[in-house]
Amino acid sequence: MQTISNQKSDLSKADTSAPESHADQLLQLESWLPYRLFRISARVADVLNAYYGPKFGFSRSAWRTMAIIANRPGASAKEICQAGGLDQFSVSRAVKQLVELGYARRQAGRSDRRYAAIELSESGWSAFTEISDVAKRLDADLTSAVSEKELAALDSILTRLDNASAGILARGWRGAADAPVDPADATAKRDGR
Amino acid sequence: MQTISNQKSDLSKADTSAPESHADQLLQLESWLPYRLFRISARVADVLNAYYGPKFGFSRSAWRTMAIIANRPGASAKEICQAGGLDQFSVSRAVKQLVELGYARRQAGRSDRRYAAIELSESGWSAFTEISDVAKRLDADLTSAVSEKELAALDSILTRLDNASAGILARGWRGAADAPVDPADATAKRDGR
DNA sequence: GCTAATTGTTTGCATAGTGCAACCATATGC
DNA sequence: GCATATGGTTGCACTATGCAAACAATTAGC
Repeated sequence: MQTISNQKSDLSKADTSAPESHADQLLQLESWLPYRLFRISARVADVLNAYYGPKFGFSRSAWRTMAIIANRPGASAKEICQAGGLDQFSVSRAVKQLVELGYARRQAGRSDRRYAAIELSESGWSAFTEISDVAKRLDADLTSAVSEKELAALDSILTRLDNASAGILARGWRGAADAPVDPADATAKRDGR
Repeated sequence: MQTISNQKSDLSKADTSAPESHADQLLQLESWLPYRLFRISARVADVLNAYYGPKFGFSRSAWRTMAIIANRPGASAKEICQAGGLDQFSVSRAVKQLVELGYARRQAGRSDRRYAAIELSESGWSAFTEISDVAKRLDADLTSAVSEKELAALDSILTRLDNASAGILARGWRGAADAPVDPADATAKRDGR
């Protein structure tokens, strides 16, 4: 392929070669777990999006929203937010899109009319069924090279990773910058050189 | 939490209840493997982004690009594209951003001056080192509830999933809409066996 | 009842990211 | 030289996102 002979032959300035500071080893994106997970999911999501996008005319957020209300008919926007990890605005816009396209209906809640109960229309259900059918096939395709037993193990691991990631998100980067891995560098972050 | 069994409690309109068409069971977003992977990676990526974004002033694409050229000093834009699954435009803009911020340098290749060999500057290395340090801690944090042995299994599984996802991407949704899952699909999904 | 605070949701706007066509620059083949 | 291919960039339209502010319905205080 690309024979790119551009090694750093002519651009070796002797100091652009390595961090040197305190790296045991360079972080490699390709082997960084979150990135690996990202790649797999992004590819599949792209493919699924290429299916429902042109065919039904809605966005990723709308699809996520649709999938959520399919499992929780009559959910309010707020519930959708929490269930799908989406923010209020995305959900509001996604619902708007779905309603405009005729895939969903909004009904003011009976007891509290601030809540909008959202549900799929018939064409919404039919779209959802179609899309989720493709989604299932993609899933089957994805996992075809993995045994049942491994899938069970994966399930268990992912559950824990999911929990851990929730914790990470809650703590923010400070949570990771302080505590683990290396206790030695609280204040003296001044790697002045 | 309610186990959503598609009970359309009080807003029943009698026909908004279920797809019925050919669903063995509703697709549940939360248990759909790609979505589970997405959630974990998105959370971690968000946290990391919240670190480097404000602190160094560059975008996600720029971080990805930086991580790639850190491991491939002097790579051309094209190589970065392939290595990072980014498109030409993102990379071009990301490099521009990194160069403008002083984290990277561009040098025309000597044999073929169409190629731009990209490398990190000293401040680029220092930024990268800092960020990857946080990334590593996030990773450690993420996997803290998973044993070494399980991690090895995960690694193996993810490798296969990654390959499968590449195949899925290459084939597109048509590849999934036709073939797999169940030879006796759609119309007659035999319940017994 | 009337007003103020609260909660759920929407909208306008500014900004950031993405996709695409057209473009510039360099290299190669005739 | 001229045509063509390749690497890379840029302008532009479009989409997505974040945030303030608005709106609407409800509840609390008086």
